[in-house]
Amino acid sequence: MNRSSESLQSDTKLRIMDAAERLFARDGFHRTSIKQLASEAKVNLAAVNYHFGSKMTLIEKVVERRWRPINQQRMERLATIRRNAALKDPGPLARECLRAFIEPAFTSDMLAREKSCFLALAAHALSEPDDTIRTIFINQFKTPFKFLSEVLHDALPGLPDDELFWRLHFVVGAMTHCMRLCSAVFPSSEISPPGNDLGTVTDLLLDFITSGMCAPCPGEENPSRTHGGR
Amino acid sequence: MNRSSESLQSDTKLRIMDAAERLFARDGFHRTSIKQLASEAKVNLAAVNYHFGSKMTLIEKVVERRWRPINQQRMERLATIRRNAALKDPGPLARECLRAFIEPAFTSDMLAREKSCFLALAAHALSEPDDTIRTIFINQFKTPFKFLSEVLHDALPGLPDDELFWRLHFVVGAMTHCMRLCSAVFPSSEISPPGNDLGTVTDLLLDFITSGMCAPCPGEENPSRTHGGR
DNA sequence: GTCTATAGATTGATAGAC
DNA sequence: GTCTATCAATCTATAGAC
Repeated sequence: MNRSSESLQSDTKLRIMDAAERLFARDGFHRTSIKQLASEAKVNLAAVNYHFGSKMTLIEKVVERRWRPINQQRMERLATIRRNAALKDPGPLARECLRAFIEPAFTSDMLAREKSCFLALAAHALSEPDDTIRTIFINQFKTPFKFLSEVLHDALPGLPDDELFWRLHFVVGAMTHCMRLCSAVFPSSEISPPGNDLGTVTDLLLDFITSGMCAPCPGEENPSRTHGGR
Repeated sequence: MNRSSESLQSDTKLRIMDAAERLFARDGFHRTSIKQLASEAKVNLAAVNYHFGSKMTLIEKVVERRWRPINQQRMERLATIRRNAALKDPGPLARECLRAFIEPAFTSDMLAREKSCFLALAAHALSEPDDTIRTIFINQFKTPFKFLSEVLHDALPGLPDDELFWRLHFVVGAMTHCMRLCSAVFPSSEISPPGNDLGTVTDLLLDFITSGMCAPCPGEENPSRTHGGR
């Protein structure tokens, strides 16, 4: 009766996923043992393998749980932008696209240490040497990234494809490092000093990558793009 | 007689360091075992601990060997730029500073799989969850980074300190991710297709981060900085 | 300095009682 | 579904012969 939104997940399964997310974010995937994980989640050692089959499957489920709503928001916001794109100038339009991609991931929910710490976890996963783990992560990242690439391709018509490719990856790099830093600088969901909270940093990141994205190209004399447009 | 430039290092010690660099770059630090490492270097298992004492010391030595000449070049080039700074406009000056910081690390030597693969190793180390390893790495990175920060502070007088702080970290993020990507895209020292070699990518990276670094600030109406200036 | 052998700890995963 | 007990593999590091 009224199990509310925890839906069908058993309590142990949820506790395992929460603990996993916390420990993976703090220590990385390989340095977190199942023993440690079971202890943190206050479940039996064998429960982890009973519910998830293997450590790798657990990693996959933990990542998927957070990616799904973030990516859904990204796709919706990008689709809206594309529908209304005709009226806009290139610079402000690019900024809107990038904001639609970044903001859904940079919420205080993704930082709260007792809750998710997904920012730290995502940052680790993207630079994980282990192909298996990195691939799990990137596969979930792919669709909205490709969509962003398409919308930006239309928004910045003067930009050659290979330059767009590399610049998008510079965006990913700046964003990822910012995730790592944010999870270290804003360790919990406490209220931060004004002018140094997550929203402000997101704006600074957007200033930076919008300007980088709209930078003039080598062979271009008078770029139609203008950056800024906050 | 005439051992040339290998100087005082014994042959085994060198072979261990070379193999370590290669394997650390490919698989990360924790997933590379000493056994695997000794086999790759064609030395006895016990030789690693005999020559380096512990795995952590080996990591430190491997990293230090590559950082030292890179950082020396960075410091020299930045010092030269600062001496001649008075005559320059902000935009081109910022680009020169960033180039002085980035170029010494992005050479084909740092990519050659049979030789160093330092780009991949550096990218792993900077996002390593293990504090001990990350600290080893960052400590060597600190001095030239601080110097860059000072020179850029003078070059971009309108930019508030905390914005400079975050933008510099976006630069590090973009650079790091670019290192990761370059070591995957240009796997060996073979000649790359024209327009897609390391030098071109470095230029694209410079376009991006220079523009990001010189982006207008929120409260600023007419920024004195101009980007570009290649 | 180089080797073999091994200690001592920890890992992911499973078997089988309840 | 939950527990205890344990397997087989792996790891770093060291002891001691040569």
